[in-house]
Amino acid sequence: MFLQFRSEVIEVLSTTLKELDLPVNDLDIEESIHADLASLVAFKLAPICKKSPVDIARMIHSSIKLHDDGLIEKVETTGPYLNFFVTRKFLDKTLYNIQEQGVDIKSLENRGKVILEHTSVNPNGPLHVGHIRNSIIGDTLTRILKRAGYEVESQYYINDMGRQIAIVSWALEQFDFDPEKKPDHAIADIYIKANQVLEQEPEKVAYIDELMQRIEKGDTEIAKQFKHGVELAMDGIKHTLDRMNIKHDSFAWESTFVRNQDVDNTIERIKKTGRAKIHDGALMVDLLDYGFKKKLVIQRSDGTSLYTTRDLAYHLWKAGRCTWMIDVLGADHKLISGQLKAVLNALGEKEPDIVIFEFVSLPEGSMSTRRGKFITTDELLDQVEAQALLEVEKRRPDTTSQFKQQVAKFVGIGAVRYDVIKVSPEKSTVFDWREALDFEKQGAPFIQYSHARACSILANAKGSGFYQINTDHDIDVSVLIEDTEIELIKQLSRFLWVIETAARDLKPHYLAVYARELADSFNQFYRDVPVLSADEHLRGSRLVLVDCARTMLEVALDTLGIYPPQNM
RNA sequence: GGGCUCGUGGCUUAGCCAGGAUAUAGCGUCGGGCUUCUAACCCGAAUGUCGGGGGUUCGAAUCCCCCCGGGCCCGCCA
Repeated sequence: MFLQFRSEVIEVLSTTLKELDLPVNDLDIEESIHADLASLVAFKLAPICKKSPVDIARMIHSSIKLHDDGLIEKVETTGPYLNFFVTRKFLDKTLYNIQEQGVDIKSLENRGKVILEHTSVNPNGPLHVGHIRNSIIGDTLTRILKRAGYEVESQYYINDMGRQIAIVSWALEQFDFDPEKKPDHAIADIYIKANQVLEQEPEKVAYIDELMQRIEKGDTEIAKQFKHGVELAMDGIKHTLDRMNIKHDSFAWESTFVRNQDVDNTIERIKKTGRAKIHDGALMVDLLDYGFKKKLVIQRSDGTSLYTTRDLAYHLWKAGRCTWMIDVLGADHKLISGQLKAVLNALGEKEPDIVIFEFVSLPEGSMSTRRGKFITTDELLDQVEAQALLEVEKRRPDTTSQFKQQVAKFVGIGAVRYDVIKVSPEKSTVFDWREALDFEKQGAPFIQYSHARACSILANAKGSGFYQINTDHDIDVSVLIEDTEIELIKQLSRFLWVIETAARDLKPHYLAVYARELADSFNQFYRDVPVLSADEHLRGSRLVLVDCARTMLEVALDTLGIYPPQNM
């Protein structure tokens, strides 16, 4: 409902400015603690009108005409600020809409098809705690964009033919693969060993080069070997993602683009732009006019393609299948993804939006699969779930062990997802066990708990026959006038606005902040206002509010990929 | 050496792109609240040269320049 209120403010203000013969290009509307929406337009108009912002605000204020049955109750000026306030109708309609739409709440429909690529970790080992930032940002964005009305296909681009995979394939020949272990962990074991050997005996690198040439030429025997290793790792990776409630809609195999000639065709297309020239035997693209001082290599001197070339072919393929491409990539891809975009632009093709996240490192330094320096996501989830189990035992000692384990699982995974998504991706972080296992801070469990509390009230109400969920739509909610009630309703109204801005800016952490604020508002309401013991006319309306808050908490948690429990 | 990015109370962090009303919140610390719908909760207090210095502006955490510190990257790895 906040979106509609905002539109009305924009409409009313623009009309007024036009009548006053003032420019309307920047209304400078923002959320404020002093109002439901504020406009700072008077500051912007001051140099144009040659008047003080305070006078301009007063002038606008006296000319504004509000709609009779609208969403704006009143406009006030405080110095240069124009403060807008919502009507009772706004509050009532907010609750009504949530009751009507329930958990299917969405901004719009049919906004186009998005292919969102995320995770795409090399299948040479398990997901480590650096990778989950990619997976969680990607999955949360997928969920946000769906809420915003896009059709979203989440995609994992599987590197099944690079140097790393050649090493995995060789390692499978040379060393014992432990079938008792989770396959991605077992692959990492031999991959690390292989890298140690290659470092000590560099003459063996020639064999890796040979493997890469043979796979590029379409050697089916080698392809089978590569695929075997990749599938082992991918099975493990998928299992870990599944634990975190992350599922990709599709998987694109890198080698496809070599086999079906897309890579060759891409190289030919680039050559036609006149940008590609041979230097030192390799084919390089000149992107100086795009601000890249160094040339981009797209074909090795031995004729084989590179990651970048195959990635270009992949993006050209994706471009034909969607209206919006989004890639979630680590900060190490910043330069290369800029070059990728430049080449696509030079070819006159659609470019992806790239969401870059900074690295997660360990206290002793950066993580590396090759060197075996990493903490796996599986280990993190195991530890967090174990810690969560201790917390449940402390807080709910009288429950069954099955209940405790179930709660520990969704609390643990929720905590991990929330901790990762709440911080802006551009912040580099150092992984800290103490921090990861801390359940005191206000994170996912806090929000889940609010949801469980709301469920509990509704369950009690149902048990006493006070309230039938989804049937009591004719209750008068205009009697909800307590501060914490109004605050909560306003918070509920903001959800789609948050979804819109998070989708527009590709900033999933906006939603994390919102979910916490929503839970906060609910908890304050819970403390201040009795529901079940209230007078009958109030009890019904408050139950509607609790039901709406519960719905919105569920929707917010679901959009964050976190389980909304009825009980914990 | 060059490029990108981050630096906000003891710790973690929002706001920065689109400059404006007392700089956001959490953890920790201190004090208070369960005969009341789940206390994984709520209320209150203390804690800030917004890395440093210049500049632009009526106004800078936010824009520009320089410096310091961390991270990432810099043609045939991905």
